[in-house]
Amino acid sequence: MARNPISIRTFILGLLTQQPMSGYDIKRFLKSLSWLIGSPSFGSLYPALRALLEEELVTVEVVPREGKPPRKIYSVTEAGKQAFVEQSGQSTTSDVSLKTFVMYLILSDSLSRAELLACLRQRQAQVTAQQESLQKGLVAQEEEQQGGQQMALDYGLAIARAELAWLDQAMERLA
Amino acid sequence: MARNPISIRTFILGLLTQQPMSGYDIKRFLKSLSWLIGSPSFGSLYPALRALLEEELVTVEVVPREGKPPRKIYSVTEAGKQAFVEQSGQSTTSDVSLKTFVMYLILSDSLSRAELLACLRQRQAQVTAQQESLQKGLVAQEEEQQGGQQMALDYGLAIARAELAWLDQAMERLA
DNA sequence: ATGTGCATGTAACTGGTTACATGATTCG
DNA sequence: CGAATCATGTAACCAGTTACATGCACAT
Repeated sequence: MARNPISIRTFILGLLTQQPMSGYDIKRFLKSLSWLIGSPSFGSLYPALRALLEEELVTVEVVPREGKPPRKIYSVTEAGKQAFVEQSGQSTTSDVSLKTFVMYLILSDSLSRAELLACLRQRQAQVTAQQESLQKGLVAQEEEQQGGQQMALDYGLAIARAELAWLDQAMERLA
Repeated sequence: MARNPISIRTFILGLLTQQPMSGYDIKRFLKSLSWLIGSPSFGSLYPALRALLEEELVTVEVVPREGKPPRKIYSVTEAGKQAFVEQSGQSTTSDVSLKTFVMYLILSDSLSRAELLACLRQRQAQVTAQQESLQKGLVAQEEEQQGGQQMALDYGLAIARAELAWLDQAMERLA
């Protein structure tokens, strides 16, 4: 089980577990998902990498390139792998935002199958529950014909439906 | 135009523009959307309300209830309404996360129709663009048969499709 | 020439979280 | 009888943003 807000440190650690990358690589990858979860700034990215390095959870390979600042490719150490398992394995919160959920999905390769499944099931439960209350909210507002937040609720429902459909499929594939 | 990350202060101001509420009310409402955007803590909610009060952008009506701590219902002042328009009207970023987008949707009643439309169009452009790069990403990974982040990309595509469909509909209704 | 992308980093700040404190009421 | 919900608030802390600094390569 594993669904707490993920700190950028743990997130990076997980990403590097999947494949060695430079800070810039990480940024580029995350930017391609920014419309979903936003992407962290260099001001948090680089210091996080440095911290991981100091704790010896990752190593760098400095690839010099004539003139230009050298590329620094980070890889996870054994200790790093362990640390990630520990950090991602401690679950407390049952209420998770879409952003956090997506972050876990991105790290899914570094998660055990059981953990991933638990994560999906939990999300399913949460979205199902709130979909219902959303539906009630919409009906209530129609009666008041006050239109307030109608758009947001409607959007929420559309996304909820899509997510539940995807979850069903994903869990089937996994089983 | 209006799509920057919204601070909790501005967000609350916008919510109160739609209808007077107490701090707890705000929290409850936001909690019902927490699976989408997460909900702020009391530790940020109450101080924000207090700040708005001090700047006279809102007023309180204290409703005492025997014994219990009194309910405090906040309403926006004229100055508050103006301030909200100003703050939500300054656009700089073109790259917005789903969370920010939903926050604008929640405030859609307090936005001008033109602003709302611009917001939807911008989101459409952004999601369309990144959907394409997502598709490329998926194909590329299948070739490598490395499965890395496959889940996240697949999820992203599903959500993107749903969102675009919703956006089409929403814009039609608006026109 | 001017700007955008590549590539790395630091320092100052601040927005928001965590944890605490308080207390009545209702539900199981 | 304990737990959860209602309802408000404060203080300490820190994770992350903003803004800055540097510099080459490539396209318009």
